[in-house]
Amino acid sequence: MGYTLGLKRSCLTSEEIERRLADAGVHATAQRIAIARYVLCEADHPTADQVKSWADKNFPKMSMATVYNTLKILVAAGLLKKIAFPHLNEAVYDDNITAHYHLIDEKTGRMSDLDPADFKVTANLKGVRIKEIEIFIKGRRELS
Amino acid sequence: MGYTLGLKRSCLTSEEIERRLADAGVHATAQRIAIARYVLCEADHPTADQVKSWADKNFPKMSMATVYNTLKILVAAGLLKKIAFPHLNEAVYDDNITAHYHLIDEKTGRMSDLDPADFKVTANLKGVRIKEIEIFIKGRRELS
DNA sequence: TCAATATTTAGATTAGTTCTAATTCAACTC
DNA sequence: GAGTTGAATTAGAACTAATCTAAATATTGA
Ligand SMILES: [Mn+2]
Ligand SMILES: [Mn+2]
Ligand SMILES: [Zn+2]
Ligand SMILES: [Zn+2]
Repeated sequence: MGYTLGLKRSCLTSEEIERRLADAGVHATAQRIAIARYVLCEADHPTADQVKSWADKNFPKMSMATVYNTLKILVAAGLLKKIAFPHLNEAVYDDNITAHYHLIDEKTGRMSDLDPADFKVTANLKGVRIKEIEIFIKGRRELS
Repeated sequence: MGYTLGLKRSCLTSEEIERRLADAGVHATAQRIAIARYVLCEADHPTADQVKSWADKNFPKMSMATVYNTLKILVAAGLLKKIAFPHLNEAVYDDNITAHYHLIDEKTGRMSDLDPADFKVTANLKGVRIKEIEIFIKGRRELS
């Protein structure tokens, strides 16, 4: 320990992160606090690779296994959602755990959130028990 | 040549497949005709693996490279769509090239088509140029 | 303190896919 | 029909994302 995390903006302190982990029944280790803080506060739909790159700069000697293990634990704990989207070949992790949709920028491949309040979706499906609806929009965000 | 393809049902003859390939500007080889016939007529959202398995039973000595090459060619020619849906770890190939949505069976992981006529989707997105809307429903098909 | 348990780690492994370079095949030319 | 040329096919290597393994390390708590 004794290192400092170079967060660009802060939404939660390490203590708050610790509490959220504890509330979710996850033992808060230094690695988990660091990753949780990055994915919950700083990052936007990061890949495991991006989490690892961040860790390489901001945390001493964290292994890829720990990155994957921790992301899996955070997903299982309900603090994070794993999104595997077509046309992207790696999964991304989403701190927005409320129901929402996604825009994939055709140029950059980057994913951003779409507010479900901006959608009206009705499905008339007999014989199908719906558990979840995922909507991915491919397109571009227009520069305003 | 001289082998016979063991198709379970037939929607197109080899000659018709040949014509469709030619119309799409794709040189019709024996391998391509066989694969095209399988994915366009017999299969339902098959993976590359499933195409290969079918070929192993019905075509002499076809390589995995040819399976992938041919699927890519068919996709580029607009005869087939590649769907790389996360939560599944292999891409599937879809002969239904019209706009439609998909149901992923939670138990089996199998993908099936949903008729867009059964949906009403309106999106009120300012600053977003929509190119394509993909909808994936996770759930189950109820046994009727 | 010391054992028991949990976590992290490096590296191996797996699975899907793509790439490479050699061989085979098919289509023209002569 | 041979011979040439370019395209298609092939086996196997390479690549990438993700998971697994087993050893090392850290933490807990008796
Ligand atoms: Mn990456
Ligand atoms: Mn498979
Ligand atoms: Zn999101
Ligand atoms: Zn389909």
